[in-house]
Amino acid sequence: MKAGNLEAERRDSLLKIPNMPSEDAPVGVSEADNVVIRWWSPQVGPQNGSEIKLPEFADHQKRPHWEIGSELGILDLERAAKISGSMFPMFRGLGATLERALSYFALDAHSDAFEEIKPPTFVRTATMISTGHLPKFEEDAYRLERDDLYAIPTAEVPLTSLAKDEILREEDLPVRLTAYTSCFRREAGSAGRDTRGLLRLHEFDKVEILAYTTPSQAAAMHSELLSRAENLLQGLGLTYRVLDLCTADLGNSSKRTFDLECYSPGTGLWLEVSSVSWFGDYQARRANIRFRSAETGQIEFIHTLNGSALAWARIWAVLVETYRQSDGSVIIPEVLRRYMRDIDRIPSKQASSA
RNA sequence: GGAGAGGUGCCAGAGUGGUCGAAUGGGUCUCACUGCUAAUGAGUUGACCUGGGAAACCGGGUCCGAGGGUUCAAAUCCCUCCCUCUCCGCCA
Repeated sequence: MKAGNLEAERRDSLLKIPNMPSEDAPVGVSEADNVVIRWWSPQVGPQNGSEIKLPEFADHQKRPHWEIGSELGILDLERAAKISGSMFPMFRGLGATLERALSYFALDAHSDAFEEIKPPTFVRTATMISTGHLPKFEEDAYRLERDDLYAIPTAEVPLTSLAKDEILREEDLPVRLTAYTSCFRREAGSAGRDTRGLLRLHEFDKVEILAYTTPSQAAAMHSELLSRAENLLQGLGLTYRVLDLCTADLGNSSKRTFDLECYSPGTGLWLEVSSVSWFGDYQARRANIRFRSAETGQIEFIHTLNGSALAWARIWAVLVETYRQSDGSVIIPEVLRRYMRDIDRIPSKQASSA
């Protein structure tokens, strides 16, 4: 074997080594060992601990979103499948407006401290490597072979590489970035399991919040990102819980991750709608992002953190179930109405045609 | 990605080579009956293309997920693809 091949192989192997979990992350052997650290519902507000008392949901809320969607003409999965295949969604009418409103709502909510970015959707191999999405998860990414570009699985990918190979000034940290993008995931091997409706998709929209920090700023930033995501859920009035991911369930690149899961009354499932992670310097090393210490003049790697705030397809699903009325119409949460021409509800078919 | 089950009219659901554009039930519409509603009884009811007709209507063709094939003959058999459902695995 040639030395060059060996070198490439060695590099490939090294790139596949995952990050070291934080000492604070709970130790576990499967996702069952994730720890519910708190939860929230509009009825009782914030609650610590893992003993969740679900709110009472009425029968008219216990209808799965895919049925509500076709009933109201706001979700057309059948035609989406015709156009692009299964697991690609298509929103219509007020359903599309609602989906858009969610992004506007989130971007505005973060505009106090985050720079809004509209990054490219297709990225180079090196960009995918920086965040840890390659080489290990090659199978899960959509790739344009002819141009050697990948469709981004999350805005984390372009946003992390925004400062690739740069040396930042400590006084400019933390840097806060937010972006609204479509996300593309092949979901290789996921056919047939929990894939109904909008539960798992090849394409969905998401607003991401991301930060570059010094190592000492990281912990506070992790809390900030988490509480921003939580604030959105509270504003939308959705019941959710916060999971501290155990070492077995932690992503490849992450040192510590909190997942936010919304309760879907129509399916009885908790749906992951946000993942807020601290990567330490794992991604910064791969992307070569450093900062010069103001005090010592030393150059160090930054830390990266990010979180979804939030992933819309699943939020959309939980919203239409949660806010469905007995007459079949769906109330629009107060905070979204200004982004929806002040429309306060999606009318039931009977009402609109009467 | 693996294994299995399916895709038939507005809906549900039979049909596994000719008698099937297609049983049956529900719904629809019409009529009858009935203070109203409901219930009941009788009847009615697929889509698209096309010829004739002012129209009511009368005729021809195509369509049982899509596309090919076998056959004198296909909803029924074979092949490819798509979609749906269940279970397992996967989920950065």
